[in-house]
Amino acid sequence: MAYWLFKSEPDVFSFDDLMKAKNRTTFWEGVRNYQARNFLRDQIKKSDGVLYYHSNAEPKAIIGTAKVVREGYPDPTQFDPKSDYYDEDAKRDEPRWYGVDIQADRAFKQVVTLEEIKQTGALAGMMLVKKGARLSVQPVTPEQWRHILSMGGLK
DNA sequence: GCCAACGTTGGC
DNA sequence: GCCAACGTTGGC
Repeated sequence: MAYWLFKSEPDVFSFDDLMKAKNRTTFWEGVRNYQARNFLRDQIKKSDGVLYYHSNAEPKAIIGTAKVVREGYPDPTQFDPKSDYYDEDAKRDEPRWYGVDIQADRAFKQVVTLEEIKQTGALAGMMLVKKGARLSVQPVTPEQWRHILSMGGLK
């Protein structure tokens, strides 16, 4: 059981959108970064916990949690010429990009903002607050997970 | 809207 | 294999 933080721009797909999705579940599509791809393909396992972070938003914050309900499989949008995520170099017998299915779990009672995270010494190690850490899928330690959930009003 | 930081591409 | 140029991310 491991923990992760997924970034999403709420204008594109918000936590609320996930809550409203069928079975509160969606395929996490469109990741086009190799390091993030490796996590999605190789390391993220069913029932792992996900912190759902809104980037490019006001407030920039972790909004709630989700859990992984299906492990990595090829992202179909890489093969779809109509998709924004189309990758003409991806081959069906050798997919380049992967995603997982996540299901919304719990909305925080109060959101945990980037500002608050920066001010919390115990969270200084989070990749999110490291300079230049743009990775949209990042690992979170169990200690960080517990701390964030507590700040969000969940035990 | 700006721009720093980072990742990728491609010429050499 | 180096690295300049370019594109993207995402906070501000």
